[in-house]
Parts: sequence; C-alpha cells; structure tokens
Amino acid sequence: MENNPELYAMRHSLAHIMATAIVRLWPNVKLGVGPVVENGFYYDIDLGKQQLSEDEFDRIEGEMKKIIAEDQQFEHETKSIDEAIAWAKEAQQPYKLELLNDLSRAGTTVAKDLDTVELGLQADKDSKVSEVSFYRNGGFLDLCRGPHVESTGRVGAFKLMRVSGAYWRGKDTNPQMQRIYGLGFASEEELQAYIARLEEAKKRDHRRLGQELDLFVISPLVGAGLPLFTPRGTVLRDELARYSQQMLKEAGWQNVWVPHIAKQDLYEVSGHWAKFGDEWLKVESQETDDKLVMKPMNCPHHQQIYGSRQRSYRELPLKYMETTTVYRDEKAGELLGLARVRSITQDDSHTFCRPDQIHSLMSNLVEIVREFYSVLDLPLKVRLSFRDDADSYLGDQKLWDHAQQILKEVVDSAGMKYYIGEGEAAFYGPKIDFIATDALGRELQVATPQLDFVQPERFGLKYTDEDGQEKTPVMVHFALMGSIERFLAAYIEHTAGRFPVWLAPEQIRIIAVTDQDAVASFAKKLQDQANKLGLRATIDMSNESVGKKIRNAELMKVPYSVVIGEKEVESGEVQPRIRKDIEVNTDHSAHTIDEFLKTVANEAKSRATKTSL
RNA sequence: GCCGAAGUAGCUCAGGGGUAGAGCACAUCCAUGGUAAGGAUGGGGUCACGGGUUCAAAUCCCGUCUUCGGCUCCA
Repeated sequence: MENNPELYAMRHSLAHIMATAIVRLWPNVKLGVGPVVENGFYYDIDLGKQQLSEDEFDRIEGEMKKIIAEDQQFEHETKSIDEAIAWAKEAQQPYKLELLNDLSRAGTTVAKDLDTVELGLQADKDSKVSEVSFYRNGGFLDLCRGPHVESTGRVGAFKLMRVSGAYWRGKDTNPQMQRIYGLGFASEEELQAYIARLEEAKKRDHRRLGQELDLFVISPLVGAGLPLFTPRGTVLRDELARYSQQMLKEAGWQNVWVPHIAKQDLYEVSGHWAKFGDEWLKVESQETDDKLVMKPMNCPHHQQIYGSRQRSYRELPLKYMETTTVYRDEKAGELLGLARVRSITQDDSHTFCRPDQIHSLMSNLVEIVREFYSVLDLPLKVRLSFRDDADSYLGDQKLWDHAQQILKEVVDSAGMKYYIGEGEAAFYGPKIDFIATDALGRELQVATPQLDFVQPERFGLKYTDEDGQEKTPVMVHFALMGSIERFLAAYIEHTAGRFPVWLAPEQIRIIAVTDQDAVASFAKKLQDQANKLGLRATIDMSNESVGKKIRNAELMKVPYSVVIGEKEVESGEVQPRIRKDIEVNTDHSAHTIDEFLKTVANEAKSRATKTSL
C-alpha cells in the first residue's frame, strides 16, 4: 500500500468522506482518528450514549455517495498550533483537542502511538510543533497530514464493513469509541474481487476445516475455549509434538514432567501473581488451606527442579523440555477457535545457562525454529519484542539493554529480516517472537525464545562457577510451536487441510468396490501391510457407489486412495489415486502393493511438504 | 471484559404471532457398483437457555450463555 500512493490517498479521502457523512447525520459526533489500513480505512467516532449499529450503514453509505457526487475539492491549509487548538474547542472536538494539546506540549502525541504516523502529524521527536496541517472538503475540516485525492469524486469504490469498539488511543483505561471499518479500492471490480477473496479465505478457516475434516470439537458442556481433539486431530497434535520434541532432544534437551496445579505461593515468588491478576483458574482443596491454581505457565515449576540441588557451571546449559498443557482464564471475547483457547498445550522448554552461553544457545534455538518451519513450509515474520519505558518490567535496565543487544545480534547473524516491537516484551525479559498469519491475515505468535534474568534471581537459583563463586544462571524460555492449538490454527489455514503425508490423519484410504470375500480380504491384507510400515490406512466397505467413496476420500483430503475390486485381486497390483499436491514431487510409478506402500512410507518418513497449494 | 452482529435437525441454511422446512449427513432396504454425489423409504428439532408481553411466542421485548467481527490482552 505504501508503494501505491494513489490508493493510499483514495482510502484516506474515504475516511474523511465517511466522517463528513457522519457529521451530517449526527452533528454532535466526537471524532477520533481515521487512518488508512490494509484494504481500506476506518474512523473512530463517539456518539455519547448512542451506539451505532450496522443497520445504519445504508444511511451512511448513502450520504457518502452524495458527498462523492458533489465532488468537493480537498483543500490543504495550515494553522498555527494555537489557532488549531482554538478550532478544536470551537468545534467541540475533545479528542482532536487532546491530540493538539499533546503536540503543542511535547511535539508528539505521547510517543509510539499510531497517532503521529497515521494522523500524519509530522514532528521530530521532542521538538514542539508550531504549525499543523488541515484538510478541508466542503464544510468538513479535519486535522490531517494528507495526502488526499483532488476531490471527493475520485475515491474509487468503497463499502462499509463493520463497526466495532476501539479504545481511544488503544488504551483500555480510555473511553471506548466506535470504529467503523470500510473497504476501499480503486475500482468496483477490485472491490468485488477482494470480497470474493475474503469468501475464499473463509473456506480455509480452521474452525470450518476442523469440523469438515473431523479434527476437533468444542462442547458447550466442557466449556468455551476448551477444544477436544478427535482421533484425526490427535494424530496432528501427536506427530507435530513428536517432531518438535525430537528436534530438541537431538540438541540435548531432556524431558521433565510437572503436575498441572501448584500453590499460589509459587507464582508470588516468580512475579506472575502480581502481573496476571485475572487469568488464574483457581482450584479449591477440601483437605488443605493451600490456595491452588491451574498452572498458566511452566517456568516456575521447571525452576523448582533446577533449584532442587546444587548446580555446577559444568552442568550448564541445563536443558529441560516438556509438552504440557497450561490453563488461562481468557476472557470470553478473546477466544478464537484454536488460535486463542483456555487450555494451551505448549511444547515448552527452559534452559539454564551462564551469561557467556546465551549467544550460542539463542543462535541454536533460532536455527531450530528455522528448520522446523521450513520443513512445515510455514512462513513467519520475526519480531524482536523489547521493553518500552513503562514501569511494569522487572529487573535491571542494564541487563535488559544487554539482553536486547544479544537478541539483535542473534537475528542479525542469522541473516533474518525482523522488526522491533517496543513494549512487546515479557515482564521478565525481551523475546524473539515468530509470527504466522491466518487465512484472513491475522497475526498469530507461535515460536518464541525469551531471555529471563528476573525469575532465576527471584527463586534464588545458583550455580557454582569455575572460580568457586555462586552465581545466578540466566534462563531461556523456548517454545517451538508456541502452543499446539494456535500452531494448528495457522497450519490448518495455511495448508487448507491438505496435510503432508507424514501428518495426514488418514494416509491411505482403501476403497472396496464390493463386499465380496476376496475383495474384503485383499483390502484387509493391504491395510495390515500398511499398518506394519507404521502407516495409517482405513478401509471403506460402506454401501455406497465407488464414485461416492472416491468423492468422500477427496473431501477428507486423504493423500492416497486405492480402489480394490476383482481386477486388483486377480493382478495383485494397485493403481493409487494421489492427491494432486503430493503427486508433484514424488515418483509414483510403482504398482505392486509392496512398491506402493514403500513409496508412501518414504514420503511419510521424509516429511516432504512441498505442495502446490 | 468492552462495542457490534448472530444462535432453527449432526452440518449448511430457508421460514416466521396461530405449536416447523430443504439439501447433505444418519438408519433400513434395493442396486455387485471401477476413479468426485445410484435409487427408495425412514428416524431425528422445548426453533440456545430463563423471564416478560399476548387468547396464542420459535417469531416481539428484557436478561443469561455461546459463537462470529473488532478493541484490549495474549502462546
């Protein structure tokens, strides 16, 4: 979008036109900000006690069309900051007034907010602003950097999409405004094409595929955000967890096991208790007065294992791993299929090391991430999640700076593209977040190595160094998939359910043409042989036409289907039907049962995932 | 948690103040079938739940729960 200034200006202008329309319809509206976003624009508005619903979109769109037909010129003007403040007061626009006051005072609108960027209030950090830029169209004047199109008649095609709540300046302690989103494209064709793409993306929605492919269910009796995995879905979980653990195991990590509940005291020491006030699922004991909670993370438990005896520098790095479920009382509105749940299975690990080992350990982890995600063919963005100047972080600022420097070096030397997310760090240290996207482009944080200088200190963890001195180890948190649930959400949408052979819940479907004994026993023989090779094969003996059974196998995205009838019984050979995306990279010319099964087994073993999706 | 939308059969949905419909799925039977839907018959719903309005509520109103799109938070 940045590389299409024309479209950017159209969308930005549409935001103004929508604001103009809303002011016409509700003259008392208080306006927030109205930036351009991917595929369109939004404007934040506050109508006091009145709440807008989507029912009003027709009216708003109608008014916008009038404004577009009026073809009003967009005129740029500048005002001194004092004039601008006087304007905001006069116009009774408290949100604009707040922005202008901040600008006048500090030169920026309280750092890092999108305000300066999106509103286009150009100002060097720390310098006061003396002039601000405005745009006028018809009777509507708005604080804005621009650019805009020449006139309201030149904004292309648009459609209002939805209304949602949005906190003023993104802070949940601020009043909540209503955010109206619209799509904006250069032409009606492009708008319609985008809407069609959205519909396509919805077909990849993991919740839909989870139902269609029989992978997981959510039962109202069990509870919201507590997914249950069917046999098929469990194959995916188990295979992925096995692969993830195998990679860590090969790199020297050892399995540990901890219970799923703990006393509240544990988290008071770790620092989590104060930090995560409302996420605890409390457990009531009828025997003791201990206050117990479901574990929402594993690090404090794992640290108790480390701390259970004296440690020498010779033991470090000490590497623990465990794939285990943690529980968080996520708020109802925050749940999202598998992407955001309350029972979170982490392929977690905690490594205790000396400061001089951090760099190589982190590099090692970054390489593991790289390999895992390249095998799974899942693209990732890399974010260095650093602290900002809020006071919610624990630990020494110098250590933080040092740690952040190390993370930067690690991704630099790995040659990775990354961006820095200020204020995205954990309370105990900075992290590298690897981020996947779902079918609709929503970001899902998956793998994450995190540095921690705080918790080992709080738990009094020590090791005896070469020089006989007791020192505090550094802890590295690391999850390769992050959570299996969230990973699956991204992965199911990425593959559209066409899993590579090694992950496919059902690898071979044997379709019996008839239920004659000879056919049935041949099918059974094929299945037994497949099972012996560790392959997952099922037989379809159902009372349906062959065409129907093939269709069913296709719909379930089974990689290999084999039709078994008299012909096969006689010749002893099979003609596999191969899912299109798999056919592209493996030779499947063999037809005897042994050859066929060997090909499939090799495919599964190689974890080949090159697909033509 | 907040703003908006929605909840009708296992699934996808239609209907709508006068005690419910389709397709698929499921079951039974017929058909012995050859690489993406063979045919017939049948079972299945307190129309999310709880209140209210009404002679009458699945339909209108209120509340709760759950789901969806965002915001905040996050693996």
